Amino acid sequence: MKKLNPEFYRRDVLEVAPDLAGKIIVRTFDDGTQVKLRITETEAYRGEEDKACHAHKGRTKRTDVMYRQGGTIYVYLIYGIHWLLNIVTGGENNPQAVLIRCVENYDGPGKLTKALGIDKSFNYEKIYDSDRIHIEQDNYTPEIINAKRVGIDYAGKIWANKSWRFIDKKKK
DNA sequence: TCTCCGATTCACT
DNA sequence: GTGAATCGGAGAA
Repeated sequence: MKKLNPEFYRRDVLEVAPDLAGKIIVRTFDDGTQVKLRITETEAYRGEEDKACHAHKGRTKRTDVMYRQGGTIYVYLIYGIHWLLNIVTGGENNPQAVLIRCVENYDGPGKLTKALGIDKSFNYEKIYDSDRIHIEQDNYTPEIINAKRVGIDYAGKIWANKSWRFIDKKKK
């Protein structure tokens, strides 16, 4: 097991997203217990030109975190109910993020954040420099398949049809 | 200030 | 298959 370097996250989101599939999220709770879950599905959101990306309208209070250095955690509330976990990629002033869509045993982005106890207090946390959460890799090699992104029909055909969703076929 | 709406999930029909 | 739950951000006024 080894922790991923900050440099891992500073590449283009379309490289980081498929690379994150098959990696392991390690959540350390306050009482010291750890929960480890392998990532089985990710999605890429890339820059201001991507209409499905929250940053497509420019830098705002909400999207500021996506303009930060890769490896920063972006958590936000959707439908007033669920927290979604994202990891910022690329360098500064380059708004990209990977959505962690599924992990093993938890099929859905809202479910995995509930399982890991993630809420907005994780926003701006560094995934490579946090006591509460980090990502490890072992010798596992996933079998990645591509698919269209989900739940973003509002972004229009061009962006909704981008195959920027990465699934580990072995775990499905 | 006020209104609209979403990177979802779950309970019903 | 359909619709409700529920809240913070963004844009309009």
